[in-house]
Amino acid sequence: MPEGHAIHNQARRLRTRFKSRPVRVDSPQGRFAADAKRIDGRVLEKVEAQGKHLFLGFGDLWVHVHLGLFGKWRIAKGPAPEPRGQIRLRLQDDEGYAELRGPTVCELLDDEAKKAAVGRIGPDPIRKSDPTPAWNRVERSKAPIGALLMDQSVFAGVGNIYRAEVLFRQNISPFRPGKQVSRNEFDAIWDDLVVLMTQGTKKGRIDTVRAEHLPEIMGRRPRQDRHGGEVYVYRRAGQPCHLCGDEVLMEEMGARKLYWCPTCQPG
DNA sequence: GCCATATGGAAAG
DNA sequence: TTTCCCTATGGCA
Repeated sequence: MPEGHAIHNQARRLRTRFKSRPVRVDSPQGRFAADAKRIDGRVLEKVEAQGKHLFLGFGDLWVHVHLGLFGKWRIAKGPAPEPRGQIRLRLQDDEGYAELRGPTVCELLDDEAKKAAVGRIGPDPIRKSDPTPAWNRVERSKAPIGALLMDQSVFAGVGNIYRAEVLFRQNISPFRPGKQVSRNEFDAIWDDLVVLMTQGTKKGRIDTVRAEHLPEIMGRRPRQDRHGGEVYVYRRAGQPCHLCGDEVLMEEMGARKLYWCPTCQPG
């Protein structure tokens, strides 16, 4: 269940394991079988991540993967085990294997369709893309910034955790319309996303708490959230804000749970 | 065993 | 705005 940092990690691991070598491709589950057959035995030439989207380049054909909420990669050394569960896509060579389960998207695209798909994705903080297109969208939008951050055509790779945390760190209410976000605030959000998500890619987990706040928080934290990182507000509804002590709130926004501190993020 | 939940997004209305 | 899809897991009985 990944945000963009995890996808970039998976891209790197797939690159390391398979790139520039012929790969056996199949679909034990069967749902990708016909497409798998078209690229079986080809050389994996490119592995690209843009936001949460992953593209595996086999010559003029690309496998486009989006994990969605449930998708998972298992990437390991050694011979692939007997398939267990629903494996949509499997890659293997003499040294290792990769299994893909439960993706929202697993499709085969030609060059043109791949370019079109990439074109629909916004700038990606992890790729240090030019944020201008994101600013152009935010500046003229009356949608709340909390929703814009989750829109992959505006900010690629940001998910529910980074959305909540970056707004808390910048003291911006998630309900503020995009057009009421100043250029300075937008820049602060973008720069913070670059730092947080780059760090998340390196560490393989999402930590957003500043160093100076950590000792106090570790001291009184009731128990670690199972997502594994240290955060300010994500999934902390009903608990006291780590900085001001007021209650962290939760509300559904666009069918996703939004967490924020009404005191630290007024408006 | 059953139910709720999950770091997502597209399609339908 | 609601519905639907994909899979696995943890908490509870």
